[in-house]
Amino acid sequence: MDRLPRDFYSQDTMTVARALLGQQLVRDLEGQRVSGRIVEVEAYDGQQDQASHARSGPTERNASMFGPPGHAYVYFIYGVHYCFNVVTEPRGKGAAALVRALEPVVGLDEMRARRGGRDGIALANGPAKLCYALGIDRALDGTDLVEGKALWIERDEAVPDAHVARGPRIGVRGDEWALNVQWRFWIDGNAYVSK
DNA sequence: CTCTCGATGCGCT
DNA sequence: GCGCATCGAGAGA
Repeated sequence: MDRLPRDFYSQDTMTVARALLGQQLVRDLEGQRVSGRIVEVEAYDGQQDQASHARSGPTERNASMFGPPGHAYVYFIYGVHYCFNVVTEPRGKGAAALVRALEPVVGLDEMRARRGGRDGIALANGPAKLCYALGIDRALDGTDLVEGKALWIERDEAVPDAHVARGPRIGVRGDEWALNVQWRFWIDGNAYVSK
């Protein structure tokens, strides 16, 4: 399958978030493919978005958010977990889409091993869970998803509008607008969406 | 089933 | 020092 090109990621963040549904996130682990279809995504729209890590401008932690589109932004949270985003829009915007859940496709044994023997929907139905399943950590922050060899996204089956649901983002803080805006997208009825 | 809480690094105020 | 774009274990119903 073909990788999503740079132009895909440079579109506005909501368009990218919506269009990522159904596409396949692929990790190369020492030559072994581990991948899953993206079933849930959230949009974080730059410095004006009070729920975004970009709200206070560029810092050491969020630097890759302000870099060119089509790269990974991986952050460490609660002293325990990693979460994976794709950087969107032109350099300097500070926008990204958080991948929140995957439907495992290839490398199920590897995912089970990395998830401590957990299986089925528990493998990757949350933003930190999918990072454990695919072996994503801060070493992959800033990785190029278009040209890189460790992590990329392939075009898979498109999801029709009729199967896309949307709602407020999960677990965020911020002003009323940030709390209420419907920037979480998921595949309606898909069992692998986070709880 | 639902609810609460501990883990625990580190950027930001 | 505070609080975080989370997860999973444990308690109670």
